[in-house]
Amino acid sequence: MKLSKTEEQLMQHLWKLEKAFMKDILEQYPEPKPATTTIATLLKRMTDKGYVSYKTFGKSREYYPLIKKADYFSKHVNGLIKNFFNDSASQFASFFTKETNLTKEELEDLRKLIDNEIKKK
Amino acid sequence: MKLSKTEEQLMQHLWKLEKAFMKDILEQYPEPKPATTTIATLLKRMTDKGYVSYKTFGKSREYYPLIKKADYFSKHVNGLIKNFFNDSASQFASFFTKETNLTKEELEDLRKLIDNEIKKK
DNA sequence: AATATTACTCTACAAATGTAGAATATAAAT
DNA sequence: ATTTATATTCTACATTTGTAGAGTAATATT
Repeated sequence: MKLSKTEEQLMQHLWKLEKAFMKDILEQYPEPKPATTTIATLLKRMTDKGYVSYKTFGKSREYYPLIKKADYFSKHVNGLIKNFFNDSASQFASFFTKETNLTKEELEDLRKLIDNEIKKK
Repeated sequence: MKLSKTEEQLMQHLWKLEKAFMKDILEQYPEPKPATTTIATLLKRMTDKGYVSYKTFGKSREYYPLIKKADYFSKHVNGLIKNFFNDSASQFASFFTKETNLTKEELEDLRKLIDNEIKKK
């Protein structure tokens, strides 16, 4: 089962922190911070969904993500690609290059990167 | 307000058809087709959200999208980028290039494309 | 004209989501 | 030991989503 938007946001924090207690997580949120119980609910749901686990340390828990950001993201984009571009990554790439406002520098970096990838093949 | 997953799917059909009557839309769905009323509900919601409009033709309506696929998609990806890559499109691009399995040919096409974009700047 | 078909609206309802209070447990501070 | 702060669970509730039946209107078919 997929994560909801809010849960995804929480995941971002977990990915960033790698592991975190409730208080660490709360710290990540800007004002107005959500209620502790809100986060707790989310964490519970995410745990149920199998995305998060934790180690119990005395009274409280140290939460950590069970899925790597890259993996999660990968699935995500692939869904996007499937949905919008008949499953063609290259079609997506082309679209992406045209439609996002990359600066000249960024485009050049990207080209270098692609060159490298090509060499690897 | 954003479209839900199912609504997005319906949008895909509308984008493809450009304009369509209920029956045309239903045709697009594979078996088991959803109930007509289901589609009708979705269309209504999408109309309320401002994504779809229609011309009345006697008894029924010819629906059409109010937003271009490219525009919708663009926002979509930008959200993704914002969420996962601290708003850095280039970071996203790099990730994307590495993580999706583009063939050598596709990569080369992509590079050409990027070259073109660079020239435009 | 009578009947069958189709489109649309209204209503409904279960599941998922966003949000958080109340109650409880536990640890930390005094 | 008593008070205080914090974490967790339970419960709750409004909103959104997925799905569709019942009812109604209009059109096409016989």
